Amino acid sequence: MDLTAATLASPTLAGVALTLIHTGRAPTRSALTRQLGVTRATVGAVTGELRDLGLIEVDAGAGGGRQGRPSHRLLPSPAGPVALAAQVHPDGFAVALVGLGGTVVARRAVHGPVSADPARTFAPAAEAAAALLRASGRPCVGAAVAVPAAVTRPGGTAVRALYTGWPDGTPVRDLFAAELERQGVRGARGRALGCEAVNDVNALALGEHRQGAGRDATHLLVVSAEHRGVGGALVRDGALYAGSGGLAMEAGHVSVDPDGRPCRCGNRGCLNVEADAERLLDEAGGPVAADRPVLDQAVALLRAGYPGDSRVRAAADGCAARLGLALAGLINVLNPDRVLLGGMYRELLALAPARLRGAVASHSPWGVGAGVPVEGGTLADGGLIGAAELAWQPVLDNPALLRTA
Amino acid sequence: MDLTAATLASPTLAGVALTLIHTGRAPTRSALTRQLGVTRATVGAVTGELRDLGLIEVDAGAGGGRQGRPSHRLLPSPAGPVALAAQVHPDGFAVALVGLGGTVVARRAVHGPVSADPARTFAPAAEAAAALLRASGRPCVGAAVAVPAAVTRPGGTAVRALYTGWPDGTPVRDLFAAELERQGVRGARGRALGCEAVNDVNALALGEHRQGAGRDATHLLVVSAEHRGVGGALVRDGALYAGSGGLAMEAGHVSVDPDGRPCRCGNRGCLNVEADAERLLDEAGGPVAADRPVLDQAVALLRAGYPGDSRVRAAADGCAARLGLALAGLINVLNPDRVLLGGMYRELLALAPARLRGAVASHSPWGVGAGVPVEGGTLADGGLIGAAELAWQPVLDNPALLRTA
DNA sequence: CTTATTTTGTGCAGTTGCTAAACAAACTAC
DNA sequence: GTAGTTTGTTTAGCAACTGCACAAAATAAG
Repeated sequence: MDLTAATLASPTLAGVALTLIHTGRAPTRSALTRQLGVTRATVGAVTGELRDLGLIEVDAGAGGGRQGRPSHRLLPSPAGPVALAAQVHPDGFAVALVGLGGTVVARRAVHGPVSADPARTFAPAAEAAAALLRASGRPCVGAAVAVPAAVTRPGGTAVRALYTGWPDGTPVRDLFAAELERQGVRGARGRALGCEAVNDVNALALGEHRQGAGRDATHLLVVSAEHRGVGGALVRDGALYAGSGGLAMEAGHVSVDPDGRPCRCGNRGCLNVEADAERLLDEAGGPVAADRPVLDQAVALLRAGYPGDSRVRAAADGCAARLGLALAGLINVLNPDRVLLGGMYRELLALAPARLRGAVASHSPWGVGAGVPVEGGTLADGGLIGAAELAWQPVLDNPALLRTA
Repeated sequence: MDLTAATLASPTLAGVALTLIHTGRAPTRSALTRQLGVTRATVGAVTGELRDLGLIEVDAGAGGGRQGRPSHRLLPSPAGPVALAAQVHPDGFAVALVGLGGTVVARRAVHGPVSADPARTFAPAAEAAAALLRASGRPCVGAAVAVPAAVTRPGGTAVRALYTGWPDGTPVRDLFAAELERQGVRGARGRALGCEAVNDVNALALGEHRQGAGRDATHLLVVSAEHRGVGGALVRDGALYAGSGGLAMEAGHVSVDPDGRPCRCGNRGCLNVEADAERLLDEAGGPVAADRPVLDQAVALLRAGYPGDSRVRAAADGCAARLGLALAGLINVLNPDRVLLGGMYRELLALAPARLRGAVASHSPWGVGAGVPVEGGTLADGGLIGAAELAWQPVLDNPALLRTA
């Protein structure tokens, strides 16, 4: 008796198949057969089930092989279910519906300050999301909200939310779920809707890994300077590295200067204060407008003044040097095979690639950092798509959840 | 059709059961039933198979429940197979046979310098191991060698072997396997023997996680000052975190001082040069004997002079402060739920616990480091036991490998 | 155009890894 | 001694595959 651990919480075969289709790695049935290592008969059963669940369409017409009978194409169903994704940041929020394959079906962004009262923060986002969902007429597999704070796992509470002012322990997941419930949003077949909360850079990393520039990476490191503050994330073997309590990868508090500026975390020289958008604006002497997002102003300043304006150049180069030091340390500890930068750092890399990559290499032991590709993220809505990935996850693990059961 | 991913390379149920028995988490059949979440009938089949494979004995006599029929005890078979573990370091080597449950069946340590010629390095260790195995008369599930170098995965080659002088790319796994082959060591039922190579601190971490003080941790961080140099490791969900190429967790090259001493890696202020045994001896002014392991001398100096001798105290306190800074950074990035220290650091923690823990807390963002237990390892032969865990791993994943097949 | 060759999809029998339920066994509590 | 509790085992049955045979749909060769 050679028992397998089917009873343990491992993804079903249908789930693995759906994930391959979802991430574009199995466009046809024959590709799926090769990737899964099962027989064609089994793949036939699996794809049939996924079709019956309304997730995919099996297009018997077109194929693409060189010889032999062409294989059926596997396409996301145009009327199939969507995930509900939201991203809240200090300067507004965005919501989107994301279908299988990471396609953004509908999207809405709203600018304006977010209520510091946690109870009111998520009401507008949930309202907008519910409106999109009603308009689309498609079923919903789940919801997730990305927030600019560390999010505990399990629990889904926000801690260290410096930029939104939420007190530690704010149950962001439950608050968002409650607002969706109030809006009457239900899951497929009228069931209760699963809901997740996630740190915004973690969401971005998951999105880039599944649908963006991190596809081929087994260990993807992402560091991003978001609206305010800096975050990091690691995707390993297709899933987020969360640490024991969900509080891992606080790249914003990697220290790059023991005698540096004080950070609100109690430390000195954190990346958050040494290489964020505010610091760049401060050093470059750019005018800080109160009514425009700090991130947008920093990006605009870089684009306009680099490398022509000497103050901008000095500020950006210093920023790149400090970011490179932090990246070198993270690469040494985590040994990723790809590094993606987001937010302001993506801009910094685009403008001064040699300087940033040089800083990584020069601060790496044995220069190992030079061997790791450092690139910019490619998704326009990485945070939303990543949040959607999290919402899709239960179905990607076990598509049979969508059955009547 | 609700397909499971049985064909994918996941541990079999028998493997999960064996691992639970092996790590002492399932001493009886009823405990196994609860932990696995399967029926008693299935557990009966599984334990029967493991007994037939000669791995365990099912003791129907004794039990321990409060009420009802007592459950059968599950014990490692006294004549069951063993793993062959070896550890090579700059001052000698050690070999051991380790049975199920992490019991060291036989052990031999030899002091004396290791040959710098990779081709000759492993011959004495393989010879000693083969002798132990012949004397025991037990079958062998596999072999593993722990080395003081980073080990690539896959490939099993050593890189950055500063302390043994092996050139980068030395195929330590294949060299050790070849020496074992030359000694006529075979696997169970005369099959070829599986062989692994692993970094010494990684081995220590795996050992402490499975059989030592890291049992209850989901995310175990280990940092150790070994014979020379400093290493780190992370065990997550029961397996080593290796990074994309096996080169992760180089804790020895975490920088604790951008303007510190130069390290041979090309960086400055690495833990390797700022808080290793040599640095401690140097600062404390202890006499350095050429014929005694540096690690032993440092430990002896600490035990004799702390806190009485002011030079020793100053050196140790400085070392603790720098180690604390490095640990705080690692804790921030990795969010472990337990930290274990090995080698000289274990001694440092035993002598100055408050100082070291205080340094961790004070350098942690929001003082999160204070919430993570920092303790010393408890295994006498952690590296050997951890290497043995790696050698056991294929059988722990799928015990049916031991069948005739 | 016909005929091989290659590749793919499907139906069916068979194997395997479980579960569920019924029963027997071995202990404690009263 | 009897009742209650927990455990091991037997049996039937189902679900998730595999392996094989055969048909279908394309390209390549004659």
